[in-house]
Amino acid sequence: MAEGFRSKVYSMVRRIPAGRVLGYGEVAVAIGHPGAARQVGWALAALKAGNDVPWQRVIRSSGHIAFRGDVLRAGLQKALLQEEGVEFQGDRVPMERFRWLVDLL
DNA sequence: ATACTGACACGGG
DNA sequence: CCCCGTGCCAGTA
Repeated sequence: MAEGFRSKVYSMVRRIPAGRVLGYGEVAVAIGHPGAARQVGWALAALKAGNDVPWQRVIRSSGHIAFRGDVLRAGLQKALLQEEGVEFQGDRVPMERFRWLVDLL
């Protein structure tokens, strides 16, 4: 059977090394679904506790943490990223420095 | 099959 | 900087 959209998202996100981040749209392009940024977010939202997917490494293209209204999860995501060495300038991550350069693989 | 719903992106105002 | 509309498309009801 064909591999589901979610599986592609998960295997791609699992490849993002600690201390690096990627935008939702970038993940979409990487798995061959340009423009499907929202679906990437949807796939990550469907994750359950105990998974091995480093969801915190996927943020907005602007460098801001996702979760428009969920302050708790946003705080958790920021904390997890900082533990991995990702720095913040106020509320956003300087993508120029922490973006995972997929092209160089 | 139609009608929402979204952890988004981007251009305008 | 913020707010808004539009495009996007998998999954769900």
